[in-house]
Amino acid sequence: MLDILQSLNIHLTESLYQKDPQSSKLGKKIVTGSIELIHNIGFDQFTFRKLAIEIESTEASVYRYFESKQKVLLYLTSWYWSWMEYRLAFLTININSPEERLKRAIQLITEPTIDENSDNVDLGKLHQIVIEESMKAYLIKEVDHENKHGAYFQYKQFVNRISDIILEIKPNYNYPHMLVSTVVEGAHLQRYFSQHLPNLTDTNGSENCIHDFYSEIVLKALK
Amino acid sequence: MLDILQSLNIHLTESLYQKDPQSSKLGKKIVTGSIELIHNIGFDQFTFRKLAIEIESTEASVYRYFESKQKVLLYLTSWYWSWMEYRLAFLTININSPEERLKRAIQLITEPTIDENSDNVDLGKLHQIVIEESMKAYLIKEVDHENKHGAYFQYKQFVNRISDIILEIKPNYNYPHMLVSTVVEGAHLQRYFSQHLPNLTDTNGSENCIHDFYSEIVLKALK
Amino acid sequence: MLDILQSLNIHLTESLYQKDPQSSKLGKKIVTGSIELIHNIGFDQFTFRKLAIEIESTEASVYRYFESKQKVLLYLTSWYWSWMEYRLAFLTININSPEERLKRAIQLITEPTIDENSDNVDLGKLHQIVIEESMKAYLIKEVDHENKHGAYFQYKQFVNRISDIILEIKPNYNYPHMLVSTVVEGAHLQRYFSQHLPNLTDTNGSENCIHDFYSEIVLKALK
Amino acid sequence: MLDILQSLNIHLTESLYQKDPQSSKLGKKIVTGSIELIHNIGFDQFTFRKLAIEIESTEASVYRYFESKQKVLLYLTSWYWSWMEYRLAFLTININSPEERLKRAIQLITEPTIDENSDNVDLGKLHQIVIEESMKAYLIKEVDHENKHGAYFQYKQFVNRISDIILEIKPNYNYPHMLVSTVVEGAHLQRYFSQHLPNLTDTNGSENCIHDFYSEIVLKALK
DNA sequence: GATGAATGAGCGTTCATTCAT
DNA sequence: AATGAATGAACGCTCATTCAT
Repeated sequence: MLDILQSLNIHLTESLYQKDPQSSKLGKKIVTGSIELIHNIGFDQFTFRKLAIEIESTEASVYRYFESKQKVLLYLTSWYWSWMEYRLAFLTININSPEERLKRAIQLITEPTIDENSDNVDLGKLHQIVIEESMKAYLIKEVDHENKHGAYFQYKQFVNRISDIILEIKPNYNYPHMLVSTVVEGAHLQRYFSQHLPNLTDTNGSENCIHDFYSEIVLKALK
Repeated sequence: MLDILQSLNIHLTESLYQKDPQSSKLGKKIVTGSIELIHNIGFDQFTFRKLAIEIESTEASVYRYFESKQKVLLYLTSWYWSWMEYRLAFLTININSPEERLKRAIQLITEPTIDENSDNVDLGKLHQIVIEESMKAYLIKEVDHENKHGAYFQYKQFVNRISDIILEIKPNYNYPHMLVSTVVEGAHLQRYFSQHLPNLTDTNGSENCIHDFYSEIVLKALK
Repeated sequence: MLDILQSLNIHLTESLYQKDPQSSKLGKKIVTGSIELIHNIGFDQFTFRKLAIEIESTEASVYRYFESKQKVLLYLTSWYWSWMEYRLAFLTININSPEERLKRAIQLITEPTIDENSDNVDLGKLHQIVIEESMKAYLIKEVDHENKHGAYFQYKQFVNRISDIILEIKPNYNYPHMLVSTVVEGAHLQRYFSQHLPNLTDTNGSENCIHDFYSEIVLKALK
Repeated sequence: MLDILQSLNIHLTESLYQKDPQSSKLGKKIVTGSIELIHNIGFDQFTFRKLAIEIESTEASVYRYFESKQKVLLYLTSWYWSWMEYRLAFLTININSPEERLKRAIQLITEPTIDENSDNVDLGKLHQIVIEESMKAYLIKEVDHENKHGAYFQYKQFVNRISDIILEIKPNYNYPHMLVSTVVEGAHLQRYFSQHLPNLTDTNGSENCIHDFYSEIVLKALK
């Protein structure tokens, strides 16, 4: 599985980087170091200087790979959604029932923690970054420009895949994308709230109910 | 209505500011100038230097009122939720039916644009800021510290008020806060997606369906 | 004794202050607060803002009394030397032998710690300030200007008084002032070195030998 | 001689700088520019901004070499003492008589002006800086921290060298370090007093007597 | 006389970025 | 291709100081 995942990276839009970070040892260190550092200090405090120190290289070298820290975040989130799409494909292959496929998709979206590593990428930390920081990848003034260059392609495709399952179940449903993006972003936020602003949730520390809550929402929406 | 709104500001936690911006002409200019500037250039580009130029004052003067730009954002969002809570109270007073009250609450949350002014505060722009930037007020490493000092009190209270209505309708419902916060944050995101990442929505430019979508979600959840 | 000391303050040159700090309650708080604060954080970190907070007043109020933090230091050191001069007079009055008077003077200069209070002024802390910071009162580019306005009068007078005793003992001695100022500044420095840079001293923590060392220097110089 | 001096710089503790100023042209300009500027406006008025303008570079570049202006002062004084130690070694080599060696050492310490240049460093100005500002390098709250990191090593070693000569002459003398540091600091102060506060000296403008005064002190102390 | 409000100026620092090697 | 050196620009912050009350 991991071997295939690595090949996924190749598909990330070239506009996300100056030089493919998968193409060299240093590039890979930039990616793993970024995940480590953003996870530790947050995207706001993250800078190329700190990254250069972390990976024992220089700022100039990082610039060879990424034009800005924004692009790094876009790269990481795109990588995440690429990998999620693969996992979805893997989980739904050869399953005929769209209901079952949707169920597995929701399971995937709302699963509490990821405990895998791929190509030295700590996926648990990447998941956490997506939860805490991924919105900052599109809540920016340059969103339209980035979008035009395909920066959010992977995310939109992931949402699309599940929307398609929904339309299989209920072809005349009007809001398949809204339903999926609501569940995806909601699941991230609820997990974050559960940890930091529990008054906005009803998890009582048990994050399993996030899955139950969104499962129910989706099922009732399609009834 | 506006007179009462102004008195609402007094209730914002003192931890949000160094000196109450409502207490002086300069303080008010800082607030209105911040709204104007954040709306124009985005919170990421917003700095006290630019704000000082905008309002024809100095950074040092701004620091008298706010410790950091983060606190300004917290102040603005708290002000927004305070004002939303008041509007909610106003809209639901003397309405017996909890269903009707909930309906109006959802209407309030999902209404497309706000076209009012209060005390020189351009509420349309503030609404836009809440949509585009408010998540950056809590998706920060200092979230727990800020929360401990009451920075998110107004937001949590607004969510609570509506959760209470939900519990009136369906007392044994397990996820009232999650439902409300999902709708609130979802409504913001869908509006943003509708404008910038339409593939993640099904609005086709018509933002009315955001209301329809979340109405249906809530109604079905409480059936 | 203390009553008389308070009257000494009156003699401090008016050029040291804008308004006599002894003339009001606030003025006295500024003096005692400055001693407290400089002792705690050092003269370099000392600012009128911090002082104003310490004494629960405002910067503008402090400016009524002192033109700058430099002047505060000059005031405190002048006050110190004024008080030392008084103590010297007190200790040598009615003593005929100039040798005995000199002995007592050296004792006074080299005594390890001062454990008295006068008019709420913590003299131990003031002594420490003189040791650690008083050189910064004259090692400045404005030294000549300050000197012209009498800022160092008290210090010079104290040195003079002892020089006079020396000349009584050995009228043809060529370097009475150099001897005294060497002992005074040396005693301060050695005390400081003893606490922070012991390799520059031979005190082994016991500061009594500072007295022995300088006593011997002086006695041999006058032989 | 100068060639050897340049190699001395290498021995300055790395904790004094971020990047060795001897290692590049810019680094050397920072050192010479600092001497020029501190000499002109004093250490208190000296800032990295003014230095950057002086040497036609930028603050950011200066920061590559020195963490703070304090460190620059520590660097300059350490350089000075390193160079003084070398001169001492040079002056006393092959001299058997410790009395003669001591005599030369005192000559070195109390000599009126230095009129040499080494590696574009104006040693006369550096000497003046040491006289006027070097105490500010250790009369700081961070003295213990700096000392722990070896900031005063060169000074202490210079004092030590001469203390050793003293002990050769009078092995049971109790205060060799105190005697040396008193003479060193005293010589600086008396020179300063002679120029700015003559009432504290007996030089009448002729600074030669500083040497005579301290010579006598030392000779009598060791009798 | 004392204070609260406001400001001009400048400092220390960091960042993003470029250039030469 | 990767790095080391250097820089322009701006940020966050604090200080000393003034003015109006």
